Amino acid sequence: MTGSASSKAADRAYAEIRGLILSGDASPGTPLREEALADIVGVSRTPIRDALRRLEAEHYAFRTPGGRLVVADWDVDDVAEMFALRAMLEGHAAARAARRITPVQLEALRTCNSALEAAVAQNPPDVARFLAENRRFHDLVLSASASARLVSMLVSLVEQPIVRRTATRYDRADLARSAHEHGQLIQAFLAGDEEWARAVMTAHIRRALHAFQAASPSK
Amino acid sequence: MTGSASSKAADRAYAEIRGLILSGDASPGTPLREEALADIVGVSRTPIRDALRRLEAEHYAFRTPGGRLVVADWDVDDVAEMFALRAMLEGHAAARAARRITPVQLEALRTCNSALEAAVAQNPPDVARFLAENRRFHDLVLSASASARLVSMLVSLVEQPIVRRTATRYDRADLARSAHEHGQLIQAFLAGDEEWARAVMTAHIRRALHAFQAASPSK
DNA sequence: ACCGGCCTTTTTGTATACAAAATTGGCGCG
DNA sequence: CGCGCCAATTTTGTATACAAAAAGGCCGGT
Repeated sequence: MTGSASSKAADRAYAEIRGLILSGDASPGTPLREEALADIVGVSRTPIRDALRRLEAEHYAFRTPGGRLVVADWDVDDVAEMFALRAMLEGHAAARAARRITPVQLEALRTCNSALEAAVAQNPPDVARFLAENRRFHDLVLSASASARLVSMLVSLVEQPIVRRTATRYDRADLARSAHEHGQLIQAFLAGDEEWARAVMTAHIRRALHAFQAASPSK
Repeated sequence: MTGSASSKAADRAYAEIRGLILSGDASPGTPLREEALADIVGVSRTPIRDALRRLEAEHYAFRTPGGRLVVADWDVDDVAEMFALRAMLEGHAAARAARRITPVQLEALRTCNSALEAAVAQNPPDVARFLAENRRFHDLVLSASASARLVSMLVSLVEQPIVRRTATRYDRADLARSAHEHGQLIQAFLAGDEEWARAVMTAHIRRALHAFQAASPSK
């Protein structure tokens, strides 16, 4: 649902390079040289260039004045801005979804959140499962919003290294709160109330921001 | 200020193909074949592919299931969604700018709006000049917001064929209203009032939406 | 020792050749 | 006459070779 898949090699390159960045193997400041990456991925420079352009557009890397690409870094302000944008855009997506969601999509949302609740209920909570279902929940809302522009804008905001790194620190209370908020969103959808849906989603994401900031080693 | 300029040929290709779409020479549904465009622009397929990927990311074109690119069309709902997103994002940009704008940037904004007012005052109003200064004004606000993400998100929203086609229909009253609203925004910046700035910008753009819809041949 | 300019090396940009995939047209069969 | 399938053609994807540009280092001058 994320990338607009063009070809095989370029997609593999994209996924692999993005993985290097998200995992931290390519840390901020690391230059992304085309030939080196071509060797790593096992394809020619052509699909590598494709992948790098996408990553650049999504702000995983930036270009030096001379045209070299380096892995971007994200300071606390960047992360805060990212969350603010996500809150606005996903809030908007939720508002649209409240008017457009189909019974089938609503049911899928329910099923997804049940799975998420199950992951939280385990002892210890299954964080990996939680993250997967959470991601899926948000993707479902996004697709119910039926706006290709929103989807592509949010692609570059949903998964960033710092977020991922701190995701596992959430305690059970945080995870349970998320599940509860998802439930509220489903209620808002059921009522077809755009502004309720927007408010729930905005609050949901802004809470995540502050949970992140609290878990952060400060600035 | 818009594109993150990589090279010469690819940029020319991007500008030229984008021009074809904006001017309507390549109307919605027209397939964008790489070799044909390479002949037109006078470069090889490589920079053409680069340009096409950018245009695809900015939703000027979309990809058929088989991987062919065709010029996108924009129905009234798409345009409304575009304006809604612009209103949100530029509202956010204005809010950020209210906190960050420097005296120098503020002065540039004043100068720009004076030029815009002069264009409106002419008889008949200099619409081309108005559009240029208007664009510059919004770009200045955007750069004062100091958010690379916002800039890149708005690139794909600021200029679309339908908007351009109807832009010249605005009458003097509309143009004067814009100038006035810009003045209000400058006041909000002077006061450093984020929410005032956000509200003015949001209203400014949503008014443009309804001016567009009124001038539109309906659906 | 430091600065500036030049030359070498490295890296990206572009062109072209080739491979894979998809579309189109036609042919045969029901 | 329509439907499905196969092949010919078109179009995109990938690899490689070459050109241009930038970075880094070297040397001489001051």
